[in-house]
Amino acid sequence: MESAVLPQKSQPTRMRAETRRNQIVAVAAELFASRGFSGTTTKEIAEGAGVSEAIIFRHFASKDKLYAAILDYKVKQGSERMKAQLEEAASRKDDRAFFGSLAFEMLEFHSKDRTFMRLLLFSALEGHELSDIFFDSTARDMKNHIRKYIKQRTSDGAFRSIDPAVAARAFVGMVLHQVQARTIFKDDDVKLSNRQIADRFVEIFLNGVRDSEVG
Amino acid sequence: MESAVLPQKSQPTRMRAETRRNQIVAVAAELFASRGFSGTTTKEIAEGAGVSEAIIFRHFASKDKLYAAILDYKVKQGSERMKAQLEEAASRKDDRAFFGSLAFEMLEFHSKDRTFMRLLLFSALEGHELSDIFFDSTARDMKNHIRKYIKQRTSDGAFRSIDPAVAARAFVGMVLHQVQARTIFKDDDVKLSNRQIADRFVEIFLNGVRDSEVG
DNA sequence: GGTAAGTATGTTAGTGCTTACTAACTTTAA
DNA sequence: TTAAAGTTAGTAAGCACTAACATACTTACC
Repeated sequence: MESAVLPQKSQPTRMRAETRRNQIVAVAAELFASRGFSGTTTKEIAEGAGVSEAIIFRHFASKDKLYAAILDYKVKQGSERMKAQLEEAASRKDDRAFFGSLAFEMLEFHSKDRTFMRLLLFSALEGHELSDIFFDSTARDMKNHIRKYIKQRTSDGAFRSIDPAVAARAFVGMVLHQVQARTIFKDDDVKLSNRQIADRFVEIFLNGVRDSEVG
Repeated sequence: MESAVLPQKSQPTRMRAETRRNQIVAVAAELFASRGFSGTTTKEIAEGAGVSEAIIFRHFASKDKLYAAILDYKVKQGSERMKAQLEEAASRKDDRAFFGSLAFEMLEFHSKDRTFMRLLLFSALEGHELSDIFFDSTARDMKNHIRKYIKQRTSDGAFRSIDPAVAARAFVGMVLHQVQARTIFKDDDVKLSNRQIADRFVEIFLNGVRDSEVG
């Protein structure tokens, strides 16, 4: 009789190792992204995943290894996405479509996954050993690709003769600063859609870079 | 005899309260900038200042109050500097000098004080209550000022009719991304001087924004 | 197809260490 | 002499991590 009245203690959901592992990674990624590595406790992660702390350490040898697994996952996710973006952009025929697609895809990606930029910044600031790889996977390929494109268009005579590294940084800077303003600084006073913002950045950039004599 | 041979235990330097307070702020600012709030211990701060931990808590009621004092100091420092930059820029007669001076001064400021950007980012990521004020003091005035300038030049007919908020973000983004690449991501492959970088950004931006029909 | 053995997945209750912070005392300088 | 500026030696709470045990699922065998 009594047991029927007592609040049913919901049994802990028993998961297969791989499923649990993935769940822990997902929960921990959220927490690390919002509080950083040293600001997140293994107890919080365990609570978030609905298991005891000991389970965390059955799946990951240490808190640091768990963090590394997350960065590793994000690196893969990021560089895949990046590759797809670059291919998509390269398939475009004109400058406007090339840069427009790049800017738009970056804005969309970070709109959908707000943890990415936070993890990237936290890991760089906190000096994690994987942070360089993280940054490289996100930025280096894109940077090199853009530079190459700019070089090509410069030798075509379409762009002014400008330092490709500086131009690439200028373009990426516009976009990433917009991402950070929204993701990190909650500064949302540019009310346009990602498509519109991308278009306007591209317009400024292309006019700025194209070969046309302006006083 | 013995005491003459023993290593002279350098007496702890006795400072006036205000001097010590400032020294602690300076030491702690470095540490918070490099490891974040939760990554820095009061023990480390005490060691850095060459005093016992108890001294920290004589000057600051809590670790949090110490952090707040640092952010407060940086906010003042930042907005003073910002004001000076804006005045300097406003005194310039032409667009190139206006934007050039802004970009150059920002690059120079962050070259001299690498802790500023790190503290700004850490406080925003870790969600400190003063972080909004910190961001505002750095960005809002500048943003509004730039927008106003762009609006003016647009109604002069010198600039294309473009959203001032987007244009301001584009310009600031170029500069701040360059700052972050150096300060946070150790990506130093743009080898130019701050003056040169500023000039090139301004060239891209002004060409991008000026009223000239380009296909 | 039922069941016992074995294994995978979970919990509890700790460990020693570090943390922010404090009380009680000592030294220096005006 | 007295107040300011320092120290030492703690405190309770929180940290990452672990050993020892409990429970559920899978498989092997009759």
